[in-house]
Amino acid sequence: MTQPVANDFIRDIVRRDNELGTYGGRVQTRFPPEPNGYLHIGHAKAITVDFGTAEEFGGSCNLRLDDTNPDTEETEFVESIVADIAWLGFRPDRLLHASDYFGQLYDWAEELIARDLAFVDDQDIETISAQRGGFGRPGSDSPYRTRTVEENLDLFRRMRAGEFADGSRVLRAKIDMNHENMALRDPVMYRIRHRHHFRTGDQWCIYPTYDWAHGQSDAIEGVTHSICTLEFDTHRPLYDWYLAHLTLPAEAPRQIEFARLEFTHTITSKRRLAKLVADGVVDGWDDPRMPTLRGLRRRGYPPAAIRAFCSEIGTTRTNSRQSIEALESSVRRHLNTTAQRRMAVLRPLRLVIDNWPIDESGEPVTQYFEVANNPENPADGSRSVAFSGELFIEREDFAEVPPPKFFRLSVGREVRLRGAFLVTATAVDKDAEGEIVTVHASYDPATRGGDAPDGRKVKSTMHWVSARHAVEVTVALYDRLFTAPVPGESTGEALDDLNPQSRTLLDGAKAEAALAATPPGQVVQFERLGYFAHDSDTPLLFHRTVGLRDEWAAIQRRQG
RNA sequence: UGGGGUAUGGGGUAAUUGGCAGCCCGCCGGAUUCUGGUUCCGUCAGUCUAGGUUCGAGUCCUAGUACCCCAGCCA
Repeated sequence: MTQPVANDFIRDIVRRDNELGTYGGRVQTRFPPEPNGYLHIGHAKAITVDFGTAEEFGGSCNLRLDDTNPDTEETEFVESIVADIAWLGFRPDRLLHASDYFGQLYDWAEELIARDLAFVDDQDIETISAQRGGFGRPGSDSPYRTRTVEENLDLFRRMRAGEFADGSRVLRAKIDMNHENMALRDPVMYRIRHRHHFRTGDQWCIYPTYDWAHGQSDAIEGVTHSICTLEFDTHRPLYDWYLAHLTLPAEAPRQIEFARLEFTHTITSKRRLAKLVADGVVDGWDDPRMPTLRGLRRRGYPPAAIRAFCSEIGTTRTNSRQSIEALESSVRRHLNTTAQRRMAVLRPLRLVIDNWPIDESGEPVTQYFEVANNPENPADGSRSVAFSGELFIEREDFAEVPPPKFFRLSVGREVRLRGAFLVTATAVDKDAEGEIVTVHASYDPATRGGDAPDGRKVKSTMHWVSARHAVEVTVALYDRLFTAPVPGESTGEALDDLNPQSRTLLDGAKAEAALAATPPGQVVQFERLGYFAHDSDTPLLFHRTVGLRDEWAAIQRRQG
């Protein structure tokens, strides 16, 4: 499918840099997640932009784990991040860590101290915070701001040596406590944390802050375009300030900010996602209801659909929230061309074909029909499906009193059983409560394969399974994505209804085998039911969000 | 409250030097269809507000308005 070229102001910036020869035509980007959680759909956008920009200009993109805070980071997250990026379809040029640069960062800090551009502050966190002032209110200088270079150097070395307790001192840049940009009011560069780091172990007890580490890490890696999200916009002057006051190995990188990707009904806050996991609301970070990349994988979202979506929406500096339906639309589009089709009945209703032939032992005859696996792609071949005189159809595919615009089965009406015969309902059996338990029908033997020789048309083609050959499967029924809609609010607290397990009858052992052979995470579309992702834990996953929901909505609208 | 950022149909996003406001999602209508799916055709609907410059303004000028970000030793 052809996609229009979405807006990309980043592309324009890079192109201009190349024309001006700013970086000698070199394009180096990086994707810098903190390894403190799993990647989610919001990260997919950043990944697409970081890797995509490099790719477009023949450059490369590093994966850099931003591991400057030992309190929150773990190896487990590094591994998941690496795997998820690979799943999305990108391969990093190099796998790097900010912690690789702790030594260089330390040396640079001493350089800044030596130039009297940084000082050790002995005050506690509350005092420093109070001195910072506020919006429109100036800050005030720390009393330790005027220490001599020698004293600062000595103190900083002793901070590193582990002589001081956590929180007792910090290293701060000496910039301007009256600066209108709060980020420049003597920002903290190092804090003391006697903590084990998952990579550097106990080698360090002082850790650089994000601001002190990020631009310099970019510079060390030779990054040319450091693409990040909008909230770092006010940090850019600080990013530039640090780089301007250090002896760099190469040209200083340029920070570019763009709007992060958010969706309606979708939680992307790590804190809240972690709470869902911790509270047992979901089974884990890879629960199919989670907006994590792993969750989406288990739902059967094709990575290509996610990538396509991210480039379709373009990159801008406008904060916006995408409707989740737009993502689903992209997923549906990709799935339609790739997903194999099967027949399944969710809520079975017995259909008896009264004029179906009986064999010599008195049993109904079994016939087999070849049904295309995917009409959109003949290369997917066909499968043989058993048909007999007793079938299950979908309960909602029969109406005793058909409402207007109801095209499916009712007494006296003829429909097509997909791939098999045209049948006409003749009567119904009811139980004591008046519930329909069986629909009687007659078939037209001349319509074998589903087409009438006389050319007559039917309004509907329905799916079915042979009662004798059906395989019962348990399906996990999940409603809509992730959260309940909360108008006017970015994310809802509650998850939507988690439906009880439901029985589904598949069209025979062959279908089940085909499903079993389908790799987990891949998707099979069930006739008129929506999409199921094959998942190794839950037997099947029902994608009501993809396909069926729209169908139900349409039916309800027409009937109502 | 000071600073920074952003405003184009219902949701997103385009528009060389000022020159027919285009595209995607959605909605609605129609055609095709062995999935009420897909595909195809069509309809609806937009430049935050108020002035100004100009033959001509989404674009330039002036004054407003709304929303987002920043006061972690998080990133």
